[in-house]
Amino acid sequence: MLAGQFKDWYGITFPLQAWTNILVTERYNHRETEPKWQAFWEQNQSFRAVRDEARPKYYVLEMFPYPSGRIHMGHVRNYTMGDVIARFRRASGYNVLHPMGWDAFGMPAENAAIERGVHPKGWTYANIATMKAQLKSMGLAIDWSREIATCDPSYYKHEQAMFIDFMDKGLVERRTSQVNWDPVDHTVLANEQVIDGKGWRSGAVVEKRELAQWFLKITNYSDDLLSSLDRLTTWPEKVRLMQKNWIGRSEGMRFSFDLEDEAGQLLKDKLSVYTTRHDTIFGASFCALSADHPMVKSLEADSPAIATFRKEVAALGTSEENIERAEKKGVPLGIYARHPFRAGVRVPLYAANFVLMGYGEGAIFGCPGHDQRDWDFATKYGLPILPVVGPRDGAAVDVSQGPYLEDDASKVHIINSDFLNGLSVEDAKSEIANRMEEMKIGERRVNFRLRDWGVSRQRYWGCPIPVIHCETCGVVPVPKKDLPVTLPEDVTFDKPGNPLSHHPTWKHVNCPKCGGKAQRETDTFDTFIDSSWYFARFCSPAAPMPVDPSDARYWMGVDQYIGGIEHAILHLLYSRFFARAMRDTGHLGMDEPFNALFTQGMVTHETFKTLEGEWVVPAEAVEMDGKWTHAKTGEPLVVGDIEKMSKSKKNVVDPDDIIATYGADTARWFMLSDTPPERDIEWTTSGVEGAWRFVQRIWRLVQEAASATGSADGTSLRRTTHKAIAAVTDDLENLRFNRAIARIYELSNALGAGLQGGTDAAAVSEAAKALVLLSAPMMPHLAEECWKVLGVEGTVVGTPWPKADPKLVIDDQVTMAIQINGKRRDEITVAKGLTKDQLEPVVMALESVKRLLDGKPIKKFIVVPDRIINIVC
RNA sequence: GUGGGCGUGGCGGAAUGGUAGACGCAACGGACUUAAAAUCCGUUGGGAGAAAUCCCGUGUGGGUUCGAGUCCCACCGCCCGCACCA
Repeated sequence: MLAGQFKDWYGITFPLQAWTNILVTERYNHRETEPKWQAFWEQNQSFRAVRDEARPKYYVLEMFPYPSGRIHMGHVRNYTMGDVIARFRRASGYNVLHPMGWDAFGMPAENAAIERGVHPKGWTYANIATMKAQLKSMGLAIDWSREIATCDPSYYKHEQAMFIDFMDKGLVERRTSQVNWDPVDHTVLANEQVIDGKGWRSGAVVEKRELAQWFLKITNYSDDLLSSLDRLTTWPEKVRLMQKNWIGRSEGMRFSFDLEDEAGQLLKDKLSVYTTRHDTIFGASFCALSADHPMVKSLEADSPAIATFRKEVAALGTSEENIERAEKKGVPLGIYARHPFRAGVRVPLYAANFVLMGYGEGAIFGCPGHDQRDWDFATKYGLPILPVVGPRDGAAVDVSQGPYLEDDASKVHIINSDFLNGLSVEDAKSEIANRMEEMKIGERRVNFRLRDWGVSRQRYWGCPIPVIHCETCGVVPVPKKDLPVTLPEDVTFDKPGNPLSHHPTWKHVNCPKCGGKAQRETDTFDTFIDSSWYFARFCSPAAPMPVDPSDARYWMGVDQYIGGIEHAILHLLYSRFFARAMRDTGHLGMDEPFNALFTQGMVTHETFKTLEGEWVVPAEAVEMDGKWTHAKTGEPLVVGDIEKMSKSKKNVVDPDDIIATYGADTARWFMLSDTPPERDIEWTTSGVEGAWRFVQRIWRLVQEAASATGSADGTSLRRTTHKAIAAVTDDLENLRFNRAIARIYELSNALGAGLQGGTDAAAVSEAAKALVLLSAPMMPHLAEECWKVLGVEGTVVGTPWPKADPKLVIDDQVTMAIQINGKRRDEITVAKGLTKDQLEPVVMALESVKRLLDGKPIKKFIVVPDRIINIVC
């Protein structure tokens, strides 16, 4: 539908028409000009970033793409935004670093190998070549000399070296642990990669398995990662909150119960639990242990009931639906916990399905009076429910229908709790903590939800983990002189599992320590490691060390980072951790890599379906009199919801088609118009055509302006021009692209009117130049071409950002609204800066005011200088 | 459940507590044209009126204020994150 629509008259020169002496100009031909200027910028290395201590730097970075094959509209939006910032900052005098690279390791390459028999490396580099050409056709102001691909040994060599440094620093651990196993991708997933109990990529239900894994000790930095969020004031509040919740700090106590058997005999073992509500200890009516708790496991052999229960819990899995539906269930263990403060009182132990082994101690005490979960459990098993928190006003507490939950701590106090009675929750916690610490049965403890980062993956297309397993020496890091450990290329993908471990020779090596027979680690890194430090590598992409300190000192941190909200936790948290780990191993001199973060919205599109429910691509949907039909088959189509562009719903528009038909400038302009950048944008044909018409309009206006000879007063146009300069500058500084564009439309409207009205040629020329310069960050090719038409020396990329003349930005006259009792009744245009005393006689003399006041006395005369007058009567 | 965000014309959206609807899209009318496209000019929140002008209007109901789309409270609706975290 899109292609071909303009084909017939594309580039046609319209003849001069006899009825007018206005020059009818050629249409702007992006097919000629866009490649021309792209070549010009490349030849002149216009965007090459060179360190220059004398100039202020500005590092703008968009999240680098995965080379999946072709770019999509989400990339176009993301990279357009970054490019506008880069070009704007560059024109404003900053030394700009705007690099691009490829997040090139990952499973799609292996899947392609399995499905189509191509080699992951060949597939990846072919995709990079395609996508690089596509990005270049967008006219991005990128320093391509800094391009990096994470699958290149010259990149991952340094990743391996840093991993060894992390090992030396105690930031790496190898331990057997229960892992999330993706049965489709045959690999381990990090907690962060498990979404609703399913693999984030395969969508398969995740299983639990015990495996020896490499871990990065991100939890060493839990406190710092959390508290430093407060410093990231230019990050979206939402992202900071998500990270805060993810790290999940809670202040509580760990303490242990003495245990006894049915008969009251003291047992050797104790039960350690974690709680944040130790003030409710007198309301405890049971203890619940995770099905995976060591104590439960040890009882399994002797108790069929416990064994069955453990199987049930394992079968339930971790998916959201199951958890929601699952009843609170448990099995008594036949063991009892002695209450630490009530001699002779004991509560039963249960294995329970709602207690997580991975958090706290994997065991809790249940206080059903004040916790929904505990209440459900106690009700099911007939356990006592004793309220121990009640309203301060002494009102009765009814816990027969549900727990008593009051958020407002000032309204409640402790009841039924011996020495705690009457205390506030806070004081009761502190009292219990002191007593338990005295008794040496527990201590105050801060707990985090954040787990260490499991980074082992049983995949081929990733960075090899640089260690060797030796029977005599154990785990031996690969000596740095032997790095990089490169991937073998002769691998096969005909059986499930890791091709590296199937490879006949690769893993067999001699131990670097003892020289004996040893085996390479065949796991590779989680690809999130690759993307956790690339921003630093861009500062010195060819350095012999991971990061050249002097380059990093100059360029880091990233002044503006832009990407999707989907990376709010994983990528951004890992990067923050990596910066800290790199700091502690001497690779980087800072801990927060991204000074400012911006998360852009998605690109959406209408969906189309046939009556049979088959998705149809928008390019094949044709509208006729409000009805949609299939372009080829003619069958009627149903218009569905507006949704994120996705291959599965076929509501995608190919950037190549758009750039070929309308040009990159049009696509860029559309992406920034109308919709605020953080919101989802709907791609529409009419919107693109509107952007395309504006390209043509600028082109025409500039042609006309170039030959303008008018002499009528140009003050008004000059004011509009300088106001536009001031406003667009402010909007671009604050990433309000849609507002900047509205201002540019206003300027073009004023210029059009000025040309019609024969406005002074100098003012017209000034307006036209401003129009070109202000729109240049968004439409760089058109701007260069217009610059030539205006006959100005040099190029737009070589021209500094225009400066607004303050005298022309501020009006000497203002129109003030006149309100009576808060309702707008009239307006008055007066000199700027008049005071209340100067305004009052003038306003009171107005006919409209006299009539509306109708002789009523005035109570107040309010003046907001240069804005509004409100008469209260 | 819990945390957060948002509700403004036919649509996308503007609006430091100070003239609601900038700017764009769409629609309609006109000019130009043999015709169409393109372009240009105009109209476009609702209602009353010939007009001047007036009334109503930012999800609903209250409140603070000289003045509320904006601040506060309650409710309704939509969207997003987290999800048995002790």
